[in-house]
Amino acid sequence: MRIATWNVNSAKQRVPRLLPWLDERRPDVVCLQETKLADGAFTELLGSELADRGYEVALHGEAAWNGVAILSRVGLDDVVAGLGDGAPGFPHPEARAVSATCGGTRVVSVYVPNGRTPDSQHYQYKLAWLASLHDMVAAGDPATTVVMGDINIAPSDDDVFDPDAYVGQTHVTPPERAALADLQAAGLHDVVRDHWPDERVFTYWDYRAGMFHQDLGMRIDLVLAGSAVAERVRAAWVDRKARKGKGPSDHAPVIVDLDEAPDGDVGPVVPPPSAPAPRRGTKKLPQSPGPS
DNA sequence: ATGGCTGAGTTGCTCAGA
Repeated sequence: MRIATWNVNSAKQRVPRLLPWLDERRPDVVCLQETKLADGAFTELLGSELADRGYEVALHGEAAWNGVAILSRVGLDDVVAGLGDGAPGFPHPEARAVSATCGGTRVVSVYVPNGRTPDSQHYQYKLAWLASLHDMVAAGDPATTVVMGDINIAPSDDDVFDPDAYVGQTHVTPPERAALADLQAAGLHDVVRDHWPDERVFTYWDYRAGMFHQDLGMRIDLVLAGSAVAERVRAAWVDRKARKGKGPSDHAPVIVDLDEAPDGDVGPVVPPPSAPAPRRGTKKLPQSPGPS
């Protein structure tokens, strides 16, 4: 089973990239973030195209901002929008999480609040939202859960192109990293880092100033898998090709391939993917000062 | 050099993203 997550930065703008990507990578489960569409508008835009490809769809969207989705062709049951009772909102509840059971795995698609600046109320909201996510995961069965999405936290200094460039900014502060550690302590594993412990791996590059071309990015889109899922991981990689070319999102997809579950409950067998092997030969580079 | 780009709604501007 192939699972993936992608912050598309507007489903409407990304249609010409999203549909060919689905056809090339053929993921069984896809978590999307920043769809920026109300549910009716999403269905009108993509419903038939996704149904033609065999996907059921779980949506939790709103106009203009945020918006998450799960696409699945291995079943889509027990859909829950949001984080449950008592979930924080600022200034009002936002469409940032949706959950569903797909092929025996509890899948959670998340778009963690940005936080803006560490001294802002948006930052406090980010921490409260992460605590609420932890509580929802812990109340379920973490071992068979996978939380995927735009976490908006770089887990360590190895996950940003230059730690000095982020001093005093969100995404790298100790409280954010502690909140992520709490979530992992519930039993979730950062499977991309576990597979590539010493590699330079980013998932986001600013649109400006040739940041992608220079590989000056951050790793903030994560696949956090419970132990029963993590032990099935056979490949875990960032699809940088989707960040290239005309009209990309500023985030690249993260793709994870899982062996069959022990009980065989994985849905239909799919043909071997056309995807290349995970990138090799991308030795960690010396920290670059960036453009002069 | 705190912007350089992109997207959306309140459009010819503002806010937000990370």
